[in-house]
Amino acid sequence: MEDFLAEYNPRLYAPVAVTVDVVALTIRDRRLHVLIVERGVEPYAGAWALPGGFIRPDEDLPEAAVRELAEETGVATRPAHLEQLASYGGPGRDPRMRVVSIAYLAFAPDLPDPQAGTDAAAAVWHPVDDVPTLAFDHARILADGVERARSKLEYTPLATAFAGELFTISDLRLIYETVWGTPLHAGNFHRKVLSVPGFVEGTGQTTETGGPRGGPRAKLYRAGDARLLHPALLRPAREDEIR
Amino acid sequence: MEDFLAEYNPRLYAPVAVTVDVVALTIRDRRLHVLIVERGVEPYAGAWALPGGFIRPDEDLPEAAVRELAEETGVATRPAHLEQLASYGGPGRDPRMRVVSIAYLAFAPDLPDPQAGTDAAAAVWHPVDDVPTLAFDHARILADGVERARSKLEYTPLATAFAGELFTISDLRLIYETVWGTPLHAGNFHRKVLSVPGFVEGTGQTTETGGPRGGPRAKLYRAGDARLLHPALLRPAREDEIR
DNA sequence: CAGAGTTATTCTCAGATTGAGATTGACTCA
DNA sequence: TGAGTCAATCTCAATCTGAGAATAACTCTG
Repeated sequence: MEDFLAEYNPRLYAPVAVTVDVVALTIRDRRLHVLIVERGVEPYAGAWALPGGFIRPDEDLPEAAVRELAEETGVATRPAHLEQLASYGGPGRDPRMRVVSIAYLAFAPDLPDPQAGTDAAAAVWHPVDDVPTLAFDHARILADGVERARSKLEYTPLATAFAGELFTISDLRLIYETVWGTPLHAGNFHRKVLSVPGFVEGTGQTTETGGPRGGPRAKLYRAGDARLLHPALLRPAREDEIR
Repeated sequence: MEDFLAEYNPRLYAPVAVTVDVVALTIRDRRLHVLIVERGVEPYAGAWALPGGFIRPDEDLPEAAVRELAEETGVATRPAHLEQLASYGGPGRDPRMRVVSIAYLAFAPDLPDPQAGTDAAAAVWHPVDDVPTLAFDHARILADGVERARSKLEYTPLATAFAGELFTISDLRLIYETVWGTPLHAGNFHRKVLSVPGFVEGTGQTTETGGPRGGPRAKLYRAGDARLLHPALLRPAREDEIR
């Protein structure tokens, strides 16, 4: 509630700044990549960080996320999927003042190399398992984003957001294997994907050629109309994640 | 990122206020209840709302949630479970200024009736399926909280956070049935709960008497050490939630 | 152009999990 | 004392899963 607001004057009260940060993920070269920028201004000038910035007075939160992505990295295409991740607001996470940051998580198909924009000296897709030290608490935010992505693949069809409009079952399997970091049984995966209603939709088309190293042409699918996978496609249990 | 901060002076820039709101859920009388307060101040004075308020300069977000709960409702016991739900920050959600609200979700066992505190004219546990109109966008926040609770019961052992320290399998089943709004097969539920490693832990004790209308004494369990349920305890599929 | 290697797709089969129903026996209340 | 309740366990068929193998359509190399 905003009980105190009637008598609350923000120009006298302790100031709080609100920013939006984006964990944009894609798959390149069989590795999960995150979009990071090199900061051009203090603090942490020269350090790598997630793209993000202040919200504007009249813009909604997801809108701010898309705008920051475009401004700082030149990624102008709306990501295939954008969802709110979490907010980070502990005192002291920014050296100068209280900053509450609302993190968004984006999934995109493999896009062209980004272009550094406002306040960023550089912008690149970088493998998540090898990111340089990130500014602020962005390492934590990235870790939360990756974990969220992993679990989203289990019970939603969002893996398709990493693929182009048309994809093969193997493309999809590669996405799961890359995000989860586990090899999957090709035959069982195939059976499962086709048996979950609304996950993928056949197109009648196939790839033009076989794979680069052989194999038959694969059937092409597009994303289906399901919002949830039922039954879910659970990743192999890892004992240390359960306890 | 906080790129602009070096030159950002919050006393000159568009002011943003940050609040924390809490969706506190419990089970009373076989119905899911949420803790709501009657606002004592403008705006929306006299209307019902979720407990919450401004964050203080030196306090962490979860800390603020616990404090607001205590201040406005007298619920001083730390809820058995507290997690961040989501943030709501669209322009115009508060009539006076830009307010970004970070919502928390709490699960508690059945607690004594709350006591209205600071800025609240009343504080009550109210059935969620029958809440009065709520101030701001709190109806939406509540709906999100209930949905999150439903899905958390599927893959985490958090249903135990609604129970006391010791509980029977039937108590647990009643929690699931209440939160999901679906009757469950008692025998199958029993088998499943005992087969998921780390969900519950036997105590060797039983209830003192049988149920109020008969039946044998039930064995008492306490929460186990699992953080995730594997395999998950999935709720019956609802077609309209999938597509 | 033939043969080796690769891969999409489909089967098989045993083991585990689920859903639905029934049974047993301990307990309550009238 | 008898009827009804309910915890706990079992049965059985249907479904799902994991592992491995078979088939056939392709690629590339020699």
